[in-house]
Amino acid sequence: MKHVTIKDVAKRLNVSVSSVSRAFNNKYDIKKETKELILSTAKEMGYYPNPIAKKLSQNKSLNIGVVVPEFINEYYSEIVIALQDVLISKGYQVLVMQSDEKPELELKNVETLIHSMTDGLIIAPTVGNNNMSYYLEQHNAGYPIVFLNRIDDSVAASKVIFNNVKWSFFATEHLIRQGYKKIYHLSGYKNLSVSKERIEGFKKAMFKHNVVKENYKIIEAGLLAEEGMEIIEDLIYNHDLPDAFFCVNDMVAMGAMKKLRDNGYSVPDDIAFIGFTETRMAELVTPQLSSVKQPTFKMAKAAAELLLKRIENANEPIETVVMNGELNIRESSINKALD
Amino acid sequence: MKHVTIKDVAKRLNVSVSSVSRAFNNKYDIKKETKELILSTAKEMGYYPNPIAKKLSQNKSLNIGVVVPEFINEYYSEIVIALQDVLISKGYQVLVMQSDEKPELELKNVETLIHSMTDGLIIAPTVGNNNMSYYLEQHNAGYPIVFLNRIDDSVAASKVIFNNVKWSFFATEHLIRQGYKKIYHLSGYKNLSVSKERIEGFKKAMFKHNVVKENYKIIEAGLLAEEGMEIIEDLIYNHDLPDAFFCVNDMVAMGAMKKLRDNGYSVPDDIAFIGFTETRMAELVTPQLSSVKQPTFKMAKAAAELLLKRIENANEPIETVVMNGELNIRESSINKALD
DNA sequence: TTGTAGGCGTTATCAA
DNA sequence: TTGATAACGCCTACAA
Repeated sequence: MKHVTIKDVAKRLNVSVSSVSRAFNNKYDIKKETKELILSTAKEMGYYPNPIAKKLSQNKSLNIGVVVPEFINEYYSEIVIALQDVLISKGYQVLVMQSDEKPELELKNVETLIHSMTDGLIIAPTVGNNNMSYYLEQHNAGYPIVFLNRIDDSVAASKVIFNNVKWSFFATEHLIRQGYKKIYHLSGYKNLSVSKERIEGFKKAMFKHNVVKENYKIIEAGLLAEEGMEIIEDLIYNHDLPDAFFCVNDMVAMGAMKKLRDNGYSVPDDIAFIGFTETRMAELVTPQLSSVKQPTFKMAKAAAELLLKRIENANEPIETVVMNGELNIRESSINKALD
Repeated sequence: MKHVTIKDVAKRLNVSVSSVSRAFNNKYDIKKETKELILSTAKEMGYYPNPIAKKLSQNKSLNIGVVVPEFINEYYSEIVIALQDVLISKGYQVLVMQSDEKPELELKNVETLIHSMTDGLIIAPTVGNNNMSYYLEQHNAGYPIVFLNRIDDSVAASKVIFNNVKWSFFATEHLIRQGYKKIYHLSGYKNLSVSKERIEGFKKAMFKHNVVKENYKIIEAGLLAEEGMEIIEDLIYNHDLPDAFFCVNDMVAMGAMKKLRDNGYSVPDDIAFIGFTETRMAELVTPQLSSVKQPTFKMAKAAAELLLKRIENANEPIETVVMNGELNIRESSINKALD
């Protein structure tokens, strides 16, 4: 597996390495015939420019790093796919690393990618991490970073976020309008910004519609189906079930629904449900789960574009893009008594 | 964002670049105090060895490419996570690219990775691709490649595969033993090797238990929930429903179950189900879905190890690792009439 | 134990 | 339009 190099091609044709380089880089200062000759024999010899060397000599890598907290759930898989889509089309290669929701691993990933001469980074931070100051330090030193999700509004960097407050408000209000009187929110880990925001939206809806304190509750569940199941167990044990649940995500909702079904409750007749960050499974469970759909592709595209802007011009002003979603009402939150 | 280089550190301390290099590479031919001094001031100056340069000068990248057909489904996400786990611990960086089930994109990905001086590749091929000859050409030229799944037994390269025939035989036999008389197999795309193998296992069980032709059927569905749903629609329309379905994967099973439920059928009372390549959702749907669990982590680990062997020694004989799984029986395939 | 110098495969600058 | 040569940042003989 010997790499054919630019020198081999040059020697074979008795031209200089610069000519070969020029031929491959579409420079104008080369005769057409020479170029074609070079290109064809290079191909014949199996020569490909070595990107590593290119990176070194140009001091840029055409690599972009992407760090996500996980990609077991569809959400970040889709984000990564969409990012690749955009960035590949611009000639970049995408290095994906996942942090398994561990802040320390995330930090290591980010360091690895920065020191690998990636031209920039898109980071979707893990829960409760203290790495932000390091990231911002890099950012302020001129290293292009764009953040995605789970990030505080106050961070002075370009970021793409979903309008969690607004859409959890809508989701909750939908439940209220369906006539459900007692509504609980199964929230995510409370140190997570998206959790806080979804809680905020939930509360806003409660206030707007003057729901009294006895008729709503916020319970910290988490992000996994199992965590939804556990909460339901407790609630059943305590005879403390509401008319409807608004859940921080579809997994928690599906876990909770499962546990209720197993205990003889019917959704939505006994208890209604709405999830968040719609998954493909939402349409496959019975009853189908209402949810808030996030514009995954658009968000990724926006992040990619913000990053490319910063790569091209380090002085580009920072920008925050706030995305909106879509409320998909399905069986799980339709109150038949309403008609 | 100026990179601090080895030279800067050397100059600052009035030592040679080689000393700095040695200090960072844990060579023994350097005095302990010098080393410590170098390391500490390097840290203070914010120096990190530039991996690109390292790669170039050592002619190896410590990068390993991973090409998967998709990572929307949990299966490949888990594979990638497990691969990362193993490879990172050995000092490699993992570049993940996904082919979106498109053979042309897969080829492009593989080329990109090979020309990026990755030290080797783990490929989980897409459906129906003609790229195999190119891959084998590279492989035979000495470039380390290990294949994962969806690959013919005849391919002369190291590979890790799941024993689909055996476990689809077991899954099918389980249905027979539960007393189901008429059993249909919803298969994957037929040009896919895993589909063929699962069909083969299904047939074997039928033959062994002398099930007559009228009592079984193989229907090409695909790999998506929607495809499972479509088939069920047809079958309902044609009044051609069996006692039980063995499905090529959980998504098809869940789609099919959904459609049946929507049409008033009960699982497993009217029709039983067993899936394949167990997903987390198997336990969350009602009824819980029986399935065959693949040892994702072990498979990835095996693939990583085969690759590392080949990287260390190009003459390492090729090896095929065949993995076994686990039959997880749940509500969807339990015949209550049996007791 | 340390330093010097050449090389890894490119691109870029300057001359020719 | 071409060629020679110095970078890019590191590693590694080989010499000291």
